[in-house]
Amino acid sequence: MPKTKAAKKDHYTYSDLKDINKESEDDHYHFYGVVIDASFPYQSEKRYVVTCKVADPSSVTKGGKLNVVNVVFFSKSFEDLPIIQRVGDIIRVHRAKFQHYNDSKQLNVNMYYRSSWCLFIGNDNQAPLEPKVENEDGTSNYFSYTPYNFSGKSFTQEGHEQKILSNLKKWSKEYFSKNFVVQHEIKREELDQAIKDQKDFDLLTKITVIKDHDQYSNLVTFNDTTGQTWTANLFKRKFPHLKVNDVLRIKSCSAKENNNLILSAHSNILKFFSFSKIEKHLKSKISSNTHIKTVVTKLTTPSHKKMEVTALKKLFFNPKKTEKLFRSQFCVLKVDNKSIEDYVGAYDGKKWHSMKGKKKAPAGSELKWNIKLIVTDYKNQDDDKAYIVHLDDNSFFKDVKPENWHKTNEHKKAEKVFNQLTSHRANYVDAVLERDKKNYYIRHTQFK
DNA sequence: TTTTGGGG
Repeated sequence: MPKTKAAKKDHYTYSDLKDINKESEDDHYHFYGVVIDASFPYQSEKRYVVTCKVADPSSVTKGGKLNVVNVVFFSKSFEDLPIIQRVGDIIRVHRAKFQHYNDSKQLNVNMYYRSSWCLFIGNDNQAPLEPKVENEDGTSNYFSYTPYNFSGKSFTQEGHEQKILSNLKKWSKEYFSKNFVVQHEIKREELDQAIKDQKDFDLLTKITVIKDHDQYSNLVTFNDTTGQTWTANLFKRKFPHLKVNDVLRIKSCSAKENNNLILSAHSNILKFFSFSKIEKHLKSKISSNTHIKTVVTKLTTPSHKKMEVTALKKLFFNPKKTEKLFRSQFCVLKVDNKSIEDYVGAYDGKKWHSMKGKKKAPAGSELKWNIKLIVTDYKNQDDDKAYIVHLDDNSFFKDVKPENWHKTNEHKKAEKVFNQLTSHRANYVDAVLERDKKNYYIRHTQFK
């Protein structure tokens, strides 16, 4: 039997979330809730904090909308806070304090005062993620009514709670199987904007690769619902439950330009139960392929198609000195030229002349692309360095020509192809590069 | 025994 302590003094009456609505001095609300979302415990200036969202049957409005309730745990130590990494698990809280915050309901759980919490699995017979206690009698239903984690040294439990738990599990199983529950529409443009603004965002992902990075971390590759691939270096101790083909919610991350995810202390990775609509949706919607980007170029000479692809790192730091041509695959982060006016220059064999405001090249010179591409390696995503690759080959683009550069409609056409070329989250370039001193120039390659 | 910090 679990080490339960009979509650002699306190008798707990658990409130429906809907009925928790009085602000008072006392921390007097007790409740059970299904976890909809949760942060990882993180440290703020004076406290350790966990934010999470919960719901119960009373959270469903007549119109069918789910009014989730925000729960915020405060404590003086990390250990007093719940680590929640599965949507659909169940949390019980004693002595929460109600207040309004930004027009929404908030329940504060002050661990350094009198509050306490217990975590239960949200689906019977499924293993808890990080149980604090052993399954002492080895029975398959051990964790059905025994919390797998709880604050403090012990927990109290009364007979009537079994019914609350089984009712809540029954409801959530049904609700999660019919509704997405978590935000399931993630817009690509919003992600791009968030990255530009260096703001946090959430992802819905599938793991395609887990590579052991070092003693402490894994390098994990994800595909997401917007058709992009991401990588992240994740601490093994913080995220011990990741497996290839898992579908997950990544809560609150940021990213570098090469789709390398940066997770903060509060960031979390959450699993779902297999009965959830969202789990089934993500399993089928997200590709399991390790490379899902589209190639936007082709090599024009058959022999080059047989060349092996060289990593950019090797090209720039340790190239084969005996060779001049290399095949490379990279994503274009951006064009380094200041403005579209600078894309074309006049080359007289020695020097470049600016074509700004001019129509004709000076005598003895030739109009050529004079473009610097900032690129990252396509295949070797753990190389997050950016490199410069030169584009001066006039045959690279089929439809855009340097000799028409003074025409405005040519700029419009160019904007279109450069948009594709620099869509590094979805597209990549397969090219032959020619080394000239320390620079690399695109050759024998055409934009599709 | 507390007034934090909350999408951080």
